Amino acid sequence: MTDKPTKVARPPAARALAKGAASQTRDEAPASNRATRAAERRAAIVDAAMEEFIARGFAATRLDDIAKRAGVAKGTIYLHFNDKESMFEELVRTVIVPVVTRLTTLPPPTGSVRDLVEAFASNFLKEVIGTRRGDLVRLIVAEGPRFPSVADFYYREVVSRGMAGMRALIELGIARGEIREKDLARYPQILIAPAMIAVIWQSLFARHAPLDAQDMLRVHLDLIFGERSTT
Amino acid sequence: MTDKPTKVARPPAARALAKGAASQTRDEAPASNRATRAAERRAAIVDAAMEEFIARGFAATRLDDIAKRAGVAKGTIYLHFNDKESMFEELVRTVIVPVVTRLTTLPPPTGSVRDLVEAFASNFLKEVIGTRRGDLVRLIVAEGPRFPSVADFYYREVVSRGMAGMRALIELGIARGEIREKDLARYPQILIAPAMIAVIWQSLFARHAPLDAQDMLRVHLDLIFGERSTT
DNA sequence: TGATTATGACTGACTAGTCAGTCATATATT
DNA sequence: AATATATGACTGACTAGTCAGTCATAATCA
Repeated sequence: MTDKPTKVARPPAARALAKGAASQTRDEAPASNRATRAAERRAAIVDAAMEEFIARGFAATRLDDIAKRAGVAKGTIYLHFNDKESMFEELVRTVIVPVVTRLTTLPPPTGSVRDLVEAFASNFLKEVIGTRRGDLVRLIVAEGPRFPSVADFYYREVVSRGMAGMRALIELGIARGEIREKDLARYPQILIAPAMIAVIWQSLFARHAPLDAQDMLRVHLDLIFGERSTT
Repeated sequence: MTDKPTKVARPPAARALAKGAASQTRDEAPASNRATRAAERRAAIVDAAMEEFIARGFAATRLDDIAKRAGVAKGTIYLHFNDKESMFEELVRTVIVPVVTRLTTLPPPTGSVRDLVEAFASNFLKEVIGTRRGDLVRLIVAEGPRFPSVADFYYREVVSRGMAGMRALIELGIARGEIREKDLARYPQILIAPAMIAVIWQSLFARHAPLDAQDMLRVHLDLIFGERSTT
């Protein structure tokens, strides 16, 4: 009755293609062809999963859809991840870490504190606000309570570091007389709040009322540092 | 085989209680006992649904759980709501509207603008931050993209109103010389941002680092209005 | 070098379970 | 009794996770 062993007719198209295209990229690793392709697939799965999770949230995302988007069979996902939950968790780590690294690398120890903060804001604007990464932040806010491990990770790797960095900058600004409000060092959140609001705004309300995040952040800095110091 | 018609032993406790307590509130309606009880049930369902949605998000929430928590059979839910989605949407409306009404009713047209804003902040602190209502805000942020109608409603009823109110206050503050930063009127978001951050913080990071929201808001107001005006 | 065997990445049909929504039946109200 | 409400067992659609089998590639052999 259930004799439908439809094993036949496997389309070997992708296979053949890959073989031809990706043989022996000996640029960076002794990586056998296999390992390379496996890494590529993992990356494809991570990308696809991020899109789907951002669009639908954790619970409503179907692994079938992730697989389809990644151009992979569902079973393949389970070669890289234990289950849906750990996939989500690893995904967040995978995507967040490089961003943090890039943002916390403050390159110019030159100029005024305001310039430093402005450079950071500009970076944040470009790297996060209005990008897929911004959506990821919203996703963490959304799913955090149901994924304590994700919230923990995010607090440890992003929030606490960002807060420490901001606090240091604020204290420097106070020491140099650029910032008047001494208590600000106790609440670096205030410095970051408008940037976070901008992230959320772009996800939720951009349709209703576009927000010029750059200009808003400038006004906010004026508030903290006093009116423009004319470079 | 499936003869477990366990119709027996229905616990009529809640039933009896409600019947006894709320009979004939002819204050507002020709409400028969029935209408009253129906309203109570609806309210119970809304409460239960809010708890569940906040705890699990829309997709992961089971109607069976809502029914159980509300002390009602699943079918009863469908006497009040068309389906899960419209229940969620109506729920948000039902819960949000009274809060907005309460918050936008600025009672004291006396004193300085700072006093006005402070009164508002204090209200917000008590009514929203760290409460179930705050969680609801986080839920809207979380589910908004998947429920455009909810996001629209929230923008129309809460965000745009709040922004307009804040803008008016800011302009008044500028006119009276209490606020220096003129451009602030273009971005009332800046005024509200720390309060929103506090809401999210309490949901996500309170465990890691408790936040004294009240004090933070005070510092923020100092930033905008200048140091304390000593009442 | 060319042939043979071993490996393990990959597949997708399948299982077991879940849950939104329905409706025949039971209960309460008038 | 007739009507309005409420119930919860049931159904069918849907999906996370599994696993026996396939096949390109790698390793070994002749």
